[in-house]
Amino acid sequence: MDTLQSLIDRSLVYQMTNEEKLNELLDAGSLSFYIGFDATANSLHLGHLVPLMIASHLQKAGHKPHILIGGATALIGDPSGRSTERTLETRDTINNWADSLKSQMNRFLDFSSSTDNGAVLLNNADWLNKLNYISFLREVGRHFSVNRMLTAESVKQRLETGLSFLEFNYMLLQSYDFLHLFKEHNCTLQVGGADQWGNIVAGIDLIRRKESSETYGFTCPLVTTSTGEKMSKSQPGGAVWLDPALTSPYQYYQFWINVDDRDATYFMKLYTFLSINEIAEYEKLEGADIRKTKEKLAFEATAIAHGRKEAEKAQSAAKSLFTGTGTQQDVPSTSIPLANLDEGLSAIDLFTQTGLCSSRGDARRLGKQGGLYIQGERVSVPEENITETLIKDNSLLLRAGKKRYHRVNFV
RNA sequence: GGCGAGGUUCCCGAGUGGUCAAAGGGGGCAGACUGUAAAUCUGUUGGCGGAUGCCUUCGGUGGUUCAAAUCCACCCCUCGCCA
Repeated sequence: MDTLQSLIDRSLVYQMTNEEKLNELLDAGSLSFYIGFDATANSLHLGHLVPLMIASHLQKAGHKPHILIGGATALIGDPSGRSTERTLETRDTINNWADSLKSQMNRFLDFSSSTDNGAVLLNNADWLNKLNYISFLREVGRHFSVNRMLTAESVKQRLETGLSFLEFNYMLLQSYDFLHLFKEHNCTLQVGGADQWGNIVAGIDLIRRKESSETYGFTCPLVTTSTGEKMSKSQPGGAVWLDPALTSPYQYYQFWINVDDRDATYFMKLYTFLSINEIAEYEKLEGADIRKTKEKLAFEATAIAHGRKEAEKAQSAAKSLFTGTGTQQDVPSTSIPLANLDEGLSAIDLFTQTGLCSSRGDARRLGKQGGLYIQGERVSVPEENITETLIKDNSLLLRAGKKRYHRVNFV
């Protein structure tokens, strides 16, 4: 067993309360735990992955996940780990977002109600929106010491740049969430990112005071790449989302295969379900062989987020482009009527229409720098119209820069 | 409420009437080198156009001027000190 140790082995644990007791509880039987996600966009992204993986691991160990979408707290904005106040969104927007997030989590968690530990999705708007200010202050507010709140790391940082009362309240609301989930769903464990530590501990305190019960918490590390970058949605090449409409499975696969050598096995632990023993084998690889690690990492991570079939397609596309084996069938493509060719279609047109370049100026610039390729040949005059003789099997393979490919199918 | 400082292109940050699409750094992108890696060097980094050119941008709205990121008025926001 040793559920907790296996999480620690995967570098998924940063801080925890009462390690001994927690360890015991996690091996003792099914417990209910919760993880909160603030709805701040209509898709999850890279930064949400670690908490989701933890939830998944815990569910596999028999525990019952309660996924809390912060429909109400998103209206406030958590000051932890950010330097500026969050923009306020309307309730409708946030409700829509919450729906989208739910569908994406299906890949990571089993939400079926047929099993005892099926995941449950909750929206804190359901109880927070009903709160009455005066009674909230009397019941919850009195248990919080401002003096103590001021010493919380997350608050201290914001004291430098400014913190509105709106945001300062966040800790109370999150604590109240925990209390609510403890009472209504018997949640005794809260998991969150390292920046949530203060909020988690505050919730534990509140439950101790109001319910005289012991609850637990642990945080996962804030993942950074070996170059010190945060694993957030913004990454080289653009934001990495879980929504296939925003980041295609192919792009998602490419993201993982392009990670730094030094991060490959580390990410395997965090973002795949491969066993520690298997990962240990990959850790032995050196030099160019590390590509094998990344290939496995990319495949597994894509399979988790988008399903095995999509992962296979992404892998096959990548192989055809970068190793010349297999077919190019699964390379991302766009269809363009053959008739458009007669009207004149330049490389600039093609690269902008396929989205490889963001604007005509961008395409022109890339062309000047020698970064435009059609059918493997560098385009020397980007403004020149494409001739039909270049087309093979009704398609053209475009490449922007070193590794961004797109196929054009003429129909 | 009073006083002071400030809001600049993805980020930080210079710019205080034309030479400003706006220094410098970071980041991004591209080229060379490689292993779809790292490091390094070089170039590039608002939109449209083949181009002299045109359009949009310096918190917001008006105004002064041949000409404004730069001057004036009012407003909004942030920070600091005081109350």
